[in-house]
Amino acid sequence: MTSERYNSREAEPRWQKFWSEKRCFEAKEDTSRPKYYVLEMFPYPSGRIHMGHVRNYTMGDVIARFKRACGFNVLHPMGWDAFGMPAENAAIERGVHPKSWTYENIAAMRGQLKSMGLSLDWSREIATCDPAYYRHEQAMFIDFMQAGLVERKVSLVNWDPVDQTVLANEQVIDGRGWRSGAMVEKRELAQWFLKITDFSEELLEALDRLEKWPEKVRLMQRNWIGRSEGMRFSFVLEDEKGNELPDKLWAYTTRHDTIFGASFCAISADHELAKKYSAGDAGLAEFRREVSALGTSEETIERAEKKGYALGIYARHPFQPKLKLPVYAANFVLMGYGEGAIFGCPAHDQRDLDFARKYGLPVIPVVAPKGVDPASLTISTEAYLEKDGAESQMINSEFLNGLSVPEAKEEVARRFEASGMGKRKVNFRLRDWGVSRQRYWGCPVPVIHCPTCKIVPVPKSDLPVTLPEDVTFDKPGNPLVHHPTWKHVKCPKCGANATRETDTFDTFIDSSWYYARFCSPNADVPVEAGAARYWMPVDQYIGGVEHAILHLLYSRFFARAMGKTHHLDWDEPFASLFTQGMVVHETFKTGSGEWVFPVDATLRDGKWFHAKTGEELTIGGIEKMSKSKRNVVDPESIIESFGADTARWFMLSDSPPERDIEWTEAGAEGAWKFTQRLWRILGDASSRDTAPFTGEFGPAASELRRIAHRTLAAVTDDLSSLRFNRAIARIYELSNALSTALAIANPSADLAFTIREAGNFLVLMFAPMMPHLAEECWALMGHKQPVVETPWPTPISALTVDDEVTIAVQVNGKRRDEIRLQKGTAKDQVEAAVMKLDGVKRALDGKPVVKFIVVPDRIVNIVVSG
RNA sequence: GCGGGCGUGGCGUAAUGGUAGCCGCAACGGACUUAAAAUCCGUUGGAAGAAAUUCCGUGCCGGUUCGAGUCCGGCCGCCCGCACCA
Repeated sequence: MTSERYNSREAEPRWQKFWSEKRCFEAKEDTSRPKYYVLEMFPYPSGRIHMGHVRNYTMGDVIARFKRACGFNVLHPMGWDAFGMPAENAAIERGVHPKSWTYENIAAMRGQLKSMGLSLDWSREIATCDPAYYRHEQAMFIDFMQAGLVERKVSLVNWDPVDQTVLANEQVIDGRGWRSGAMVEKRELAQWFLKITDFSEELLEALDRLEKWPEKVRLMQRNWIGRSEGMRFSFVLEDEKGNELPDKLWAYTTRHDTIFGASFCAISADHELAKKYSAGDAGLAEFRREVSALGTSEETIERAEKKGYALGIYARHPFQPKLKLPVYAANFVLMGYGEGAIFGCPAHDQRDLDFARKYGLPVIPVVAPKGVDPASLTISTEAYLEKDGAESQMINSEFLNGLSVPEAKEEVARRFEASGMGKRKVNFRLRDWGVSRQRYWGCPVPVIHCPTCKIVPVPKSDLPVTLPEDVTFDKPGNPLVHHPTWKHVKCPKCGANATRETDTFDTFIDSSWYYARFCSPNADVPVEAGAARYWMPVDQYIGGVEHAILHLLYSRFFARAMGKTHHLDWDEPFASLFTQGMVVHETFKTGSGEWVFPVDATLRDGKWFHAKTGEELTIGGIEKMSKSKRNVVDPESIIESFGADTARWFMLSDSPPERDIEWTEAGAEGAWKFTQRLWRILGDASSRDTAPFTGEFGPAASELRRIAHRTLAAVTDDLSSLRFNRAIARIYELSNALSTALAIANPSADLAFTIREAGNFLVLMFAPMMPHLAEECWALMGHKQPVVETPWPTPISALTVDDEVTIAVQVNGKRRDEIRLQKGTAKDQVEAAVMKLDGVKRALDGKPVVKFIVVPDRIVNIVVSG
């Protein structure tokens, strides 16, 4: 019997030391055992861990510990996504060097992660900013170049004319640079691209085989890749007087069936024709400037009010040569998709309709539901978008009239191809991956620009190209450009004076192959083939849903690119994916609108007050924890006051893992109380007789045994399918049952045995979630071997099934009674038994039975008339 | 704007198309205590009824089905992503 409280502050570090000294979590290849690779998305070393990390890494740790107990050889590594902008911002704002800032953060966060008691193999730790890591990235990039997977082309960036720097989309706020406040301009820059579009079709098709990925992620990726079947065709252009112009206008459409509904053409403001005509048209030049101020983010472009500028040129309708469609430069046409030019069909596209109404262009309906009088179809402010093209027919469309949408598409395609004006084309929304960044804190692009040899890859023997450390951030722009010596080199080919590429890689490259590096973190090749063959793929990958598209798609691409260059023999890196929800918290605000940290808010008589000023606070929404809203709770302080196990338990209980979880004081306290309760219950259980019992179990013991074995079966199932919240509810149930049994005075031998058995199960079941408490309880119960080395128990199947079932009885779909019957009772016997029930008789009230539905061992539904 | 998701008691939630609300929090009542904390036991979706029991109830409207929280269509609200944040 234990009366003291469980002291997490003393016990947790002790067990962490124990695991570490015994090297419990260091993974070694062992072909005699099945492997299991569990990985959580590695963190950016921002300085301190946040609750989102706690949730993510706790889930991964539960899986790792569970699989380990189930006999798998588990790989569970950790590393740092260590390049990126925040380090440079710290350098600019606080004068710290990005490297020292990053490594200090890593040290701090490593300590915090260790205090969580995660079963990580720290011997495999990697940091992407380490030349030992990024040298392989550079080598692979050179191989990618040779394999034709790299391209250099011009693309548009957000340019801050004051800071003389490229801005990320998130640094553009209402069209202005976040630091300078200057109006942002779009600028063309030669950049490096990885040809992910070479794999569009394959990346799309392979999604069907990712059965253990959430359907929503696969759908999002499908839509992102955006395969469409359409036509690329050209318009003949003419001026106002009808003279044919030398240029042709190429357009892409998936709705060539609506060609007779065309009333204008629109080209992107960045289209070659728009550039050409703006030379002689000040209004157009001004319009292009205006559009350029919107920046490069698709969201702002698509949200902006539809605007256009008439170029004063016309496109001849391909089938009605006398019909002239005015050509506009428009802010809603994206240069990156199709040809950067469209024909507008206002009746059947909302954006086109908005545009047509604004500029007084004709709206001609050309598709109508079958059997509807075309004259009755009028378009006012909403375009008609038919749901099923086969159920619609063409109108006002000359030779297409009466055809369905698919038939019309076919006919137009045939005519275009016959005349040579156009061709069917499969198009993808997916664009090539621009990987150039004009920043310091990233992996240098291993390329040299030579005046005569042009682009020359750095010879592999000269790798890594390391970042110079003596850089300053006092000037705007990229420190690599300003560095006095770094970029000046001899051309490796001809020996002439040349310059290094000063761009660094997008940090998404770093995170596109780290999962493979963990297989052999110290190898002198990117990935050691034998190690990868054993460990790959990642069996369970866990991270935030915000990475559903970019990071996961880039990783899938990178694995293929590495395959093509013989670095990896595995196309799909993540066999199973789980996207966890966010951690949210209430927000507090003062009267003057300042956000208040939860630690500074105190509750009195149902109202919240500022702990220091006493001012009453208003409660805002429950939102994602963020520094700006100050609704953050520091995991370190929670671990200090309640212990890591409590924090871990809270993160897993209540909310399903894929959904957002709200951090509340009360919830944390509840989790803490439960750790203490388990400590008491198991202390009590440990004092019971240990003698094995072989006779007949009495009613109390039988009941507890059934619950214990059934809970074990359910928890095993729930943990296997990542339903942590359900597993926890079951564990509560078992602890309640155990607690009830412990209250029985002078228990008989059968009950004493059962209490110990249930207690053992209980400890082993919560061990993946609260590993320190589990070890402590396990030792208390007299076990010599630690929990980490104890296999997962197996329930006795005879105890997990019932031979009787409760069957609900419905009359006309409403529950009227229930009945206990032997499992597998025959249908006619069920019918007979059910008809005798009082509740059924009352509900039937003598009405004739129309139908008798029996779902074996589940439910009965009697359908009566009247 | 486009793409994706979510919506169930006072709250977090549970429910292979089959008895809606397991488990937890909070609240209330009780035990223990000089007292409080802690702990333990009990009650708790709404309405009617003394009770048995009945009716209503899963954001809103409609559909499929013997049967819908679950499937389908339309709306409303909230959240996430949109290619240089990580």
